[in-house]
Amino acid sequence: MRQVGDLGMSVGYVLKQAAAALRGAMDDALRPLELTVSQYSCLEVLGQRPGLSNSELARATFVTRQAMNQVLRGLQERDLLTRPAEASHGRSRPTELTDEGRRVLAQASRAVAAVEHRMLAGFDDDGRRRLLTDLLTCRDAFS
Amino acid sequence: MRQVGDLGMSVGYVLKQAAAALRGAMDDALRPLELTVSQYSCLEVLGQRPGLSNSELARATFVTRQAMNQVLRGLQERDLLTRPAEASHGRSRPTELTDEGRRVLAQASRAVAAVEHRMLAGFDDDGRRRLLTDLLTCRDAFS
DNA sequence: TGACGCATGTCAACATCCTGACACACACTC
DNA sequence: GAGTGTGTGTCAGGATGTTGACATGCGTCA
Repeated sequence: MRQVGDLGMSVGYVLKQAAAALRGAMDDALRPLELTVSQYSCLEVLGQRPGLSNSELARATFVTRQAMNQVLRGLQERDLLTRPAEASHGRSRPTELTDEGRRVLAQASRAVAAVEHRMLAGFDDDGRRRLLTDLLTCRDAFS
Repeated sequence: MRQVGDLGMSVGYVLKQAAAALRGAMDDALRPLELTVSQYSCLEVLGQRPGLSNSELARATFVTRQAMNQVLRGLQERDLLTRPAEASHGRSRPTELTDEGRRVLAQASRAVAAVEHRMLAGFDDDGRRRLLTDLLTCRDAFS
């Protein structure tokens, strides 16, 4: 393959389209909760791995630590998470969800699960597992 | 499934990661040509479907027509494409690649094809077809 | 003919994310 | 102890994308 052929047959192009469609649907699902996709991603990671610092959260969600810093401020402003005023060791300040944060996360997680469920409605269990491993293969091809 | 479970097992999460990794690799591949991914997408679509208007290009690449307008200006500034100064019918102005535009597109298309090839190195022909149809299924689940 | 809907191009304000830069805290080495 | 390297948090500027708004051109229909 010397050039990109028919765009409709390009895996990369369709991958981008699928991701864009998913992101749009997530935006719609999260709008009633006043959450952006970035904010939701932050909450979800934090729910599963409490105590992560700003930089660690940034790496987990594929953004820079500057961008994650902005997200954390917004969420802290709304009392969805807490950070100690000063670090106990080094400069990193471990972040924790508040009770309100866990409540909002539970709602958001349900909304996002519904979106994902809709996206995967055309697959059986084997198909979903296959798609997941295929996507992991694609992702890991670049590292 | 009531909530998003383990993020590492979430198809949506991994889809986002794969798309982000692809975009990063495309950025790297296109940087020597002084092209952004948005600009490349515009050129590629235009190469396959000459004469598309600003709004049509925007829809094809999943951005707003305002954003595409900016992209077109940049590309027109570099004489990679041409637009008639005024519309012959309605307000839409059909866009065409210049010879230089076709030349740059050919280079960019080769670079992007190499990236896609790297992403799909772990798949055989059947696997690629399967992944493509799976991604189309995901994309079309939202329309 | 005139009113209305609809698509298009464009301007402005705003949000988000990035790159570049700097200061601080710790670990390691000489 | 001083120098160096790495990781972290934060500020500033710029690039890119979005929503909101407006004017223009065309088609439809009463």
